[in-house]
Amino acid sequence: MTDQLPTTFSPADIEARWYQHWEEKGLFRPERPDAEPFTIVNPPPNVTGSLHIGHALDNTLQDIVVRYERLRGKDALWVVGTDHAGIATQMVVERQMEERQDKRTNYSREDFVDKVWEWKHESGGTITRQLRRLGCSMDWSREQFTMDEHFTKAVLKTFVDLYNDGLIYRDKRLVNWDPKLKTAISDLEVETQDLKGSFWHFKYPLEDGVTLADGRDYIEVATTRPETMLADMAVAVHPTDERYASVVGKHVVLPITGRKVPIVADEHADPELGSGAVKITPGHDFNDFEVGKRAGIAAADMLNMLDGEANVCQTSDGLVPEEFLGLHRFKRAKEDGGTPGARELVIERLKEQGFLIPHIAKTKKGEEQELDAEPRTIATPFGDRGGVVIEPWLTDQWYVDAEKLAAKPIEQVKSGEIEIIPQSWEKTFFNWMENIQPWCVSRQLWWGHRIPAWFDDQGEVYVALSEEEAQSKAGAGVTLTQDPDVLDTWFSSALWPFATLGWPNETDLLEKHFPNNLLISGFDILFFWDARMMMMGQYNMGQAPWPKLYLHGLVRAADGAKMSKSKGNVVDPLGLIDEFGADALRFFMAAMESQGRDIKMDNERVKGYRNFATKLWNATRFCQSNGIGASRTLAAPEARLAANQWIIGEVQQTVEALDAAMADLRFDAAANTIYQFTWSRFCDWYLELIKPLLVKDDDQPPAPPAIIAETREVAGWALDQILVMLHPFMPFITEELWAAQGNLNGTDRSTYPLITAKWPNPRAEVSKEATDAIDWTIEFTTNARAARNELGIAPGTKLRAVVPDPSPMAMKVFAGNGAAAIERLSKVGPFMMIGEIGENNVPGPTPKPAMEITAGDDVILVDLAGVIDVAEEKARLEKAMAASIKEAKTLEGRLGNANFVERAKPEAVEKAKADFAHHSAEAERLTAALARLG
RNA sequence: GGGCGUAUAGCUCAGGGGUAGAGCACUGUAUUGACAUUGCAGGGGUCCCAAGUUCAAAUCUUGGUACGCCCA
Repeated sequence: MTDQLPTTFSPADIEARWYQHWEEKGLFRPERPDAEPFTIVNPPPNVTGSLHIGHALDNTLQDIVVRYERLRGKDALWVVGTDHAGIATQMVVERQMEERQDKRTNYSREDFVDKVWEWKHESGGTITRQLRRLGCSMDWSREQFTMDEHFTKAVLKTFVDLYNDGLIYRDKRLVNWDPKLKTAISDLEVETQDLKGSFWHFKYPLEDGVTLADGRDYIEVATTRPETMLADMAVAVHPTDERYASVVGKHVVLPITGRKVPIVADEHADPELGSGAVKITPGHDFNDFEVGKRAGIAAADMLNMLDGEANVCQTSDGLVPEEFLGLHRFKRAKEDGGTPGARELVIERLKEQGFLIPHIAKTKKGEEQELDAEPRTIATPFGDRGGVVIEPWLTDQWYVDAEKLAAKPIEQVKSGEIEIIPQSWEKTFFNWMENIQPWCVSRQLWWGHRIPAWFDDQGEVYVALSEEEAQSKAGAGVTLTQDPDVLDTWFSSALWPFATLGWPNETDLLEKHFPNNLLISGFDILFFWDARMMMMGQYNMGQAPWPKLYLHGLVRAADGAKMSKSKGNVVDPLGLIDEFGADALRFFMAAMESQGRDIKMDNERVKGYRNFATKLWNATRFCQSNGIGASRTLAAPEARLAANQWIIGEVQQTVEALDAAMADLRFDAAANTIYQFTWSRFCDWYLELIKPLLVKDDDQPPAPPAIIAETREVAGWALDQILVMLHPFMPFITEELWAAQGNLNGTDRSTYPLITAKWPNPRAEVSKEATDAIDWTIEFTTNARAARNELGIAPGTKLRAVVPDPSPMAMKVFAGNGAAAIERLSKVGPFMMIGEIGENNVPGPTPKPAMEITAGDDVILVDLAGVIDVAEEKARLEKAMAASIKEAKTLEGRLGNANFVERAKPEAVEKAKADFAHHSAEAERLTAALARLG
């Protein structure tokens, strides 16, 4: 801790020091056994991850809330930990192996998993270090990991319970298969992209001499995936389609494979699309799977023509010609050294055999042109991790009956038991939850929670918490093999709000901190995580995991584009912290976070908040050099001086506004409130108002010692209130200044650090007279400065003034210590108060030429003799007069409207009348002033 | 195809039935005195368009346009 503040604020010099101090002293979670709990859980970042700008936003918002609640005295707990992130982590370790010409399959499963653990211990701490740099006040003493022993216990119990309740089941159906990662993934992990593709038309010859009504001996089908015809099992037409009515129930013989397949009637076939007939590949298309089932084909009998890497393999009926086996599903020859993919070869063979119907297109010149296929935009599914096209693939997987689990959360959001902020997300939430599909939770990976299911030789499954238990279910002597698959990462993170607190054990922590109070997350994980926590919270705990869900947007690049590594427009939050300080970055995030909108990155704005920190630093230095140190009371000190009373009142209003903003989770409003107060009120006015009392000025008599003492006390108190209120947003600089203020006047703050200080509670009575006096002073000063600027009067020129008919307010301002402040701020003075001066002490004549400055009800005449050309002052007055006349006319028109006077709210009419009176009087006054100038 | 969001100053954004605000940028000006990472002052807006409701619409309603996102 420094004795004297350095002249410039350097964030890097204080951040690490304070963070370490807080963490070492256990200040992120001081013991408060009797305090009201406040709990949030951090969305566990991937253990492989590093801090990106979205984390910075998400965690800043959470830290603001947690620090705020901690300052308000609550037993604030911010649960932190990391997610094992099955696919991502396994990919990272495999990639490193590849760099060493090594691969996963060179190891046994156990050895590979050991290697991942090793990697986790060595490199898994990056993101947690980075969260510390951001200043996040999480409870690191209880850092969690989704594969910790106790967490794993929670995962297994949940699986087994869901299974026993019939909410998890094994099913053979099409899944989204990632041929690169060779695992199933859930619907949510599939991202659809529009790609340019083609639409091919084929002839499928009719069997047994059957023809269509128009005599054709074939059915035309169209497809965007010609290669799948190798596993076609039917052709579907719409039941009401007259063109095909005669052939429903008949067969076609497929080209290439020679497979004989039925023509079925099914509503899936769209008569408007293409020929109205569609080829059906139940094993490789989600719609066709349903058509196939309706046509009576059991899942187990559906033909599969692709292996796990999506290369062609033999179908169970053995009809795929040799030359296709092993081919890539759709890679093109020129991309692969001359080997055609299955798609290309299918087209080639169909064309050779006359089964391809060319597409007739017109060239730009209007000439007809024959193409193999019709160009088309195709919505293509990609795996979000592997980045390759997803293949619908027929496998056995574990599914969670999400529809049943979703029922209660839907109700809870509808009833308001769970509030989603901003509310506009509710519709999206309902739309997804009400149409939710079974959740595929098994993954063909090695890293993750192994599924607690064992199979015997007959394929019978035993789900149990342990192998022993499974064995006892199966009976002694039965050989059991555990399911090799692991669970979807999101299955375990869905348990985060309670498994991190000890569940399934009944711990005190769980008792006290579940349900949590709030969840803050990006909207991008609303379905992945938030919704699933609701389901699992309800299932395991019988209630919602939190009553409030706050969803924030994305941080976008400066041009509004989504940040992505591939675009190279990613902004590194650590770089911003290095450049501007963590406090500035945090304040930026808060100030930009308005509900329901994404944040565009703006380095200039971050810089602006760095400047704000510097401003506060320098204001504190000013206080220190004038003997203003730490306050010793939470309540506002007794104050007599108007400026002191005024700032106390301003603090009070600021706390109220801040509390209101925080209650509504309006981070932008909260940040702006404290920003404006600190800079525009405290620095720009209050410190300037009290300067004459503190700084020696030969022209002014020194202020009474009692007033000086009071001022020091109030100023120190007000600064402390700023530090407390600003602390959630800018924890580092505020803690540094808090300590420095304590050091200055020997207030021991080592046992009362800012992070666990008390939230302001001024409870002060402020006289309206005092605040009015300061408002008067500010108004006069502002008007005088504007007039001086407009007339081009040199800033240093001091101007004598006369107040011909001072109001009681003016009398009060000048009778107190206001005169010195006004003279200093406006460079106007000394003032002659004519009303105050007796007959025998008449000052000189009213100054001429004079400029008229108003404040409240007063008109002050400022002597311009020898200072300025009269014409310029006339121009100024004329401009002001024109403005007043315009305003008055508008108001006069409104007041002349009978409808307005009769129907408008009385307050509106009153206000219009008052404004009209004011502006007409002003216009009159200015007319008179112009006349006086001649 | 369905849903959602956004449109306000040059830029990034608040606000909101009674003629508009912030930060940055811009212009003028000030430098021994907390701070030039500063002070003071100033210019700058048909609040996307149209219709409706209303005494009054930038604000509410409806329709449109543009951009963005999500789902199918």
